[in-house]
Amino acid sequence: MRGELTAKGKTTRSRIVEGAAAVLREKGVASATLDDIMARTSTSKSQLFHYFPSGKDELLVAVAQFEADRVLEDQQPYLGCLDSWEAWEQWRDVVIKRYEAQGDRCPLGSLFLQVGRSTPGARAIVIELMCRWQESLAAGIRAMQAAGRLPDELDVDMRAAALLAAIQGGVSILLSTGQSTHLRAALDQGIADLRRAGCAVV
Amino acid sequence: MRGELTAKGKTTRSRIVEGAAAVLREKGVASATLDDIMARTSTSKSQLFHYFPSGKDELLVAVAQFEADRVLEDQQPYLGCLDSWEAWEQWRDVVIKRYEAQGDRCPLGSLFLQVGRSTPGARAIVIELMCRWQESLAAGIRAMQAAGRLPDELDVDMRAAALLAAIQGGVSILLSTGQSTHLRAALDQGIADLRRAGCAVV
DNA sequence: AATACAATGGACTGGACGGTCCATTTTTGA
DNA sequence: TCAAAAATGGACCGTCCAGTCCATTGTATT
Repeated sequence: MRGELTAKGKTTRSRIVEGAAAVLREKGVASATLDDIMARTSTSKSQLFHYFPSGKDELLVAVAQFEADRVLEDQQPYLGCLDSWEAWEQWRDVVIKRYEAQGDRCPLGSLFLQVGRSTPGARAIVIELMCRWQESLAAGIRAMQAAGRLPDELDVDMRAAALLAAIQGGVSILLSTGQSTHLRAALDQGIADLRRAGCAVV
Repeated sequence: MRGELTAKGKTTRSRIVEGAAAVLREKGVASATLDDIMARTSTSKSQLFHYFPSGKDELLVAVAQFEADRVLEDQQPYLGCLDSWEAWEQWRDVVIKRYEAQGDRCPLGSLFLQVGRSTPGARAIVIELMCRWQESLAAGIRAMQAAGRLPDELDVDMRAAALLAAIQGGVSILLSTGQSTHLRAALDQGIADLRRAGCAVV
């Protein structure tokens, strides 16, 4: 199956994944049906099962991977060069903008509650996303250390982990309440605490 | 309907809610059926619709309220008396313990992705929970101010919001990856930053 | 005791939806 | 050019499951 995809086949497959992602964002995972996806992507049911032989769950996992890849891409190029406090602020703005635009739709979150424990590979997608995200933040902190703006004895990984958690929490509160105040607080306070760690004598 | 519940009726109703909560925790919202709940609570389908006339969603909302009430209860009495750094540490331990025990089951999170936007009252439950939680944290910070352990010029609400976001994020990462390291980092770093805010000259 | 109403039991239904199957068309590669 | 394999179309099926309906049992109140 996997190596034998024609060029035409590949485009159809990705059309399905992208269309499915759109449908899931609009209708939510729970209420999106294969028929919705067929309608959106102009495909037939046999095509769906041709490209995703083990059915809906396999398609959902593919969509999850697709969405996961977008999360970090959307934060570039800012996330990739956190080497000055101005860069950190710009990145902050992009994150807030992205998630405020997304509103109360969480493609990844809902996907994993649906597919989550049933499909083994699903969790791996989230774990990899979190690792890459945290590593980017850690790289930013190290860049600030290298620039002499942060002390070397900082526990970089722990700070990155805490910051990532704060962002995730801000997003999840945004998802469930519709308000971005917590995301803003998390980012502003997180960056402020990071800066403060530079001068504190503790 | 609502005032006309016999004593017997009330006990049956709460038996349904509690049993349904247990079923949802075990099987997940997506795959839990009314038949599962009937089996667990030794009730018939007519009883379910007798006590929750508008059907499954109404029952799910009731379960959500039930679970939401438990969230803060489980953190007591520690959350209620954050008046020393030792108290903060004890509260930290309880939160970690609770969520590590809960593992990757999130009764509330999944409930809202299921019922969320369809039911109007659902979101209100989460919002109220978040408000009460944040207010408890804010009260703790103010208590520390009153005790002279934190400066008065602290932005209490923002700190409480950021801390709440960090916790939520730690929990949601725990849910999706199965690891509690981020929750621990969020709490430890959050409390440490709070303490540091006491001596920083910024 | 009688009546009214709440509580319970359980059969039945209607539709939604994932998945299967086979026929047909298109592309590939020798 | 011509088979072999991939891509597509779409009818069909089986099951699951929320919700309905009516009959029966229990329980207050007068």
